[in-house]
Amino acid sequence: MNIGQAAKASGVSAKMIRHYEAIGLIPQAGRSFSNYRTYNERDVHTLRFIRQARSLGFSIKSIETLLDLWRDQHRASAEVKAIALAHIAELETRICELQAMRDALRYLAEHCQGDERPDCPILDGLAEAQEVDWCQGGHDEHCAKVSGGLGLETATK
Amino acid sequence: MNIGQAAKASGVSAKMIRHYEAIGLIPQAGRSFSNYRTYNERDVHTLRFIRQARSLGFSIKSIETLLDLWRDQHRASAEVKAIALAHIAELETRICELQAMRDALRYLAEHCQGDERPDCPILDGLAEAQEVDWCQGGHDEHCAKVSGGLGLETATK
DNA sequence: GCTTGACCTTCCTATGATGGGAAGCTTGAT
DNA sequence: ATCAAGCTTCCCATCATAGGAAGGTCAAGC
Repeated sequence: MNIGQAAKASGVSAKMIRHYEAIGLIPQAGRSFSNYRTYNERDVHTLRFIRQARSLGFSIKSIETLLDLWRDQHRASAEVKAIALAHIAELETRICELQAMRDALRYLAEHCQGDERPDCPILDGLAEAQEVDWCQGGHDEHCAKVSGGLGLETATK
Repeated sequence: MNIGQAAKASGVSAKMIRHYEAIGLIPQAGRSFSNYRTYNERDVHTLRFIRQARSLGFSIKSIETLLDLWRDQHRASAEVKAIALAHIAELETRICELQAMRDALRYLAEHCQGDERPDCPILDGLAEAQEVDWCQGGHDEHCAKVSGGLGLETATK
């Protein structure tokens, strides 16, 4: 199987397959006598694994570890679970950060008329953030600590 | 005021101030006779505006526009609001993507014993995604369409 | 005056994952 | 033989940020 077929079969672009090989995430592919990379079903299986992990937001670094564990018949599932839980925690953090941004911005937008006049609480908010009291508190269990670290000096009065 | 003081006063690193100047986001700073960049309170104000906007996740491109509007006494607030609303929508999209990842991963992790044995639904899920039925439906108003595009062929049976 | 340390300058490099494209070789079909 | 599609390598771009090297400048203390 050539790289194009492997790409189609795995859902990973040929470009990325070469890249994963270059950075050592996957072993160097075999070569045909005309120097084309060759792949088999196992390789495609690995590539699908990588694609799935990427689609769940795992970094290449984490995927390297997951691949090792995947190939190790004697791994402890606890190791895998720990990686997964750590990644879930990271996702939570990023979600909360984005939610805090969204909420702060929504708060500003709600107070903006959005007409032809120049008065604009959004611009004022960006300019004078220190004196505005944004989002009146976290909206989610996980997010309390995150929203404070936004660079918005929340004067939660 | 030198760049270091401007950095401290604005919360934008000296490195980034130079960068913003290089890409034309802010005008070229004046220079002292010894070729040091000099800043005044207005410049610091602008830098704070930029920092605030970045902390809300606006791209440099958007901030360029926002800065122009900020400086334009005759802008229509509708223009600003449109940019803000578009950005809120982007944030929503990214939030939903991350939530979909988290939920799929949480689903896998819940079924993993996490002990010393090698059986691992997480690895199995990554390897055999096509045949697993992940997260049994969206959990949020906005997210219905997003979770499908995750690369997880959800067999919502 | 001279040294020292903190600050400034420019220029180069890296990050992480991905895509675009050029120049040239191979393959397979007409 | 020719042509298109596919492969090869190599270089560059993204986006916002940070690190570092090599060298100039400034202020304080001796």
